[in-house]
Amino acid sequence: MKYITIKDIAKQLNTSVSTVSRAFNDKADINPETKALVLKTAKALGYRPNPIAKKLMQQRSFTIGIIVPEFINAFFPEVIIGVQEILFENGYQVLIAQSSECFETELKNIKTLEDSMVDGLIVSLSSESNNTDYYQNLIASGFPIVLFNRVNNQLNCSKVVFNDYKWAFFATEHLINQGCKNIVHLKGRDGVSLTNERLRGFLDAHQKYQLSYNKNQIVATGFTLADGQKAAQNIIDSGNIPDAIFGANDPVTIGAMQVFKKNGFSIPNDIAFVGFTDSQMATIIEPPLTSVSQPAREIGEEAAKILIEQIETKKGFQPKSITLNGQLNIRASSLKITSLK
Amino acid sequence: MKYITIKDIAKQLNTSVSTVSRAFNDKADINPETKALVLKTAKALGYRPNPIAKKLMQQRSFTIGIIVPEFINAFFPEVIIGVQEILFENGYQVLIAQSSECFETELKNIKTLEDSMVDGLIVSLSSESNNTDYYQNLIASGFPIVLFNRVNNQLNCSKVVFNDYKWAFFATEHLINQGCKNIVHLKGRDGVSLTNERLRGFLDAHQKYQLSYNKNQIVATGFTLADGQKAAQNIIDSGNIPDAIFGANDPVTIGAMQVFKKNGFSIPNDIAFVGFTDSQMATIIEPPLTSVSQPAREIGEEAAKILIEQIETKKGFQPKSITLNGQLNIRASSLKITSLK
DNA sequence: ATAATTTTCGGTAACGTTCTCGAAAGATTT
DNA sequence: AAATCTTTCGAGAACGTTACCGAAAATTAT
Repeated sequence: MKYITIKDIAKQLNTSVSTVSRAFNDKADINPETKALVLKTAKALGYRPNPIAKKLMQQRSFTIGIIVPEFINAFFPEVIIGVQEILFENGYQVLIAQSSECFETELKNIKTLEDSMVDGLIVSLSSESNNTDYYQNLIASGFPIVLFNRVNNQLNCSKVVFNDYKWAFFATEHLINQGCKNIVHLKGRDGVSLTNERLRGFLDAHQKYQLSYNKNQIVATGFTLADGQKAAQNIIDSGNIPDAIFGANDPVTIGAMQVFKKNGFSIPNDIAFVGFTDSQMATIIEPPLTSVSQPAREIGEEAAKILIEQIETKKGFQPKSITLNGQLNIRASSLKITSLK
Repeated sequence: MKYITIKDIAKQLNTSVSTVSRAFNDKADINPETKALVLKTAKALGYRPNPIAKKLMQQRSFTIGIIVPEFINAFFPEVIIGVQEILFENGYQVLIAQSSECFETELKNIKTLEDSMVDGLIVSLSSESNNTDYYQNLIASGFPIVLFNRVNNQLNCSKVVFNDYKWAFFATEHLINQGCKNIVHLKGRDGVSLTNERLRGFLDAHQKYQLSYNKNQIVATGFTLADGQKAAQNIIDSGNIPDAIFGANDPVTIGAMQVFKKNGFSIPNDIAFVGFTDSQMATIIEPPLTSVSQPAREIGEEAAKILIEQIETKKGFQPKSITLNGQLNIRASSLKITSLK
């Protein structure tokens, strides 16, 4: 399988490779007529530019890497779709790696992607990423990085995040408005900023309504169904049953719901539930789960746009931070007030 | 940011680039001592081979493309994980594209991937892929392609599929054993082989138990929750209520379940359900859905292995077909017999 | 000791682009 | 008419690697 090269086109037209190259790259110093001629015969010959040669010459891979903790739940795949959409349009390729919530794997992924000479990275930190040294060095060296969703505020790079504080506040406020007075927050792992932000929203909502709370209402868990189940069992065993649970994400919340249901609690009457990062599962569980939905695709798009901007800005790029908003999808799991009918 | 090249190493050691290159490529014609020396100083200098130059020289991109219909549901992401695992180990990169069940997008993806000079493709056909001309040409030209999951048997290339026939048979048999006599099959779109295979299993199970059936028991749908909901509504409207439903996949089956539940039917007593391609959703819906689980990761791994083999076999590669098996996860949605307790 | 082989290596040409430089031709100014 | 500027183009280097060929050195065979 022999490929057509610009050399072949040049030979065919009795011109030089320089001219042919110029025709494809919108250079000013070429006669419009010759340019048209070149493009025409290139098409006739079935020419396809060799991206690898271009990459070698321009010392850029036109490839970026994206690292996510997992992509089994729908959120990260949707972000990736957003990222790819923007980057494809701009002639970039995307390499996807998953850290499986493991910091070592994350680091290995970064090195692999560096070996592939990616022009930049889009990363959502694993829940274990406490050591930021490697990132610090990368960023200090000017390497383009955009963090999203799970960021670390000590890192001086661009960030695209969801307004976790605000929507955790709204979610909690919603439960308070339903008459809940003893709400437990199943918070995610420490070390990622969203955990703190959502907790802060949860606490501030209490403050606003002058609702007291104690430390038993804040339970550290992980991000999986099993984590939620375990946490719920602990709560039930403790005998101190809350009237609502606000989970760090949907899997955790749904896991908790399952355990409470199995133990004979009625939802939402005995105990109400609100999740985070709306999912298809939320609409399927019985009763359907109230949850904060995030604009996953948009998060990906914004991250991609910023990354391209940084890559294509030679010097003096200033990190940008974008905060996006979502909505609270209220469903039966949190609706105690059925008066309006 | 200046990269170290083999030239720098050669200069440092007063040797030639050829020798340095030999050291990295396990060539026979190099003295083990000089090889060790080269590797040592390379490490000391922080040398990283430039993969792009290698690609240009070897006229191979060490990149493969994978095209999936979607990756919101967990199945395809898991396949992709399997694919990546094998390919990374072997020094390949993976570009991921999704067709969104649209044939035109699929074709566009292929062309984009061809422009990226991928060394091969792993594809699960979109449900609209009826025209196989483009694939025929690619395969005829010797381009390495492995189809999986949704294949087309007219194409003479390697295939990795699930034993849809066998497990559809088992799933149906399970329902028959539960005493169901009027089972409706919500089949997927025509044109992809798995639809025919699953239907065949469904029918043969009837045959084995000499259970008659009519054409109303075979309902054409799509692969989404909404498709299942619509199909269920149609069935209810028709007034002819079956005692079981066997769906083409979990979303369709769950969609149907929701509608039947809403209309007051008791599951599994009034009507039993069995899905396909086990999902997290299946364990969350009430009652939990019996479903056939597929070894998604293994499917990806096998597809990747075959693709590498084809890429690295110069001539005379013969297409391979692999059929994998799974298991029937029996849950409450299909358990009418509660005698054993 | 000479010839034949093996081992080890250096020089250089590729791979397909883009980039830099300078030159020829044409157009414009003085 | 000479001088200057603009437009257009070609030659060749460069990007970093591997492939190929031949030569020197070391080893073995005659």
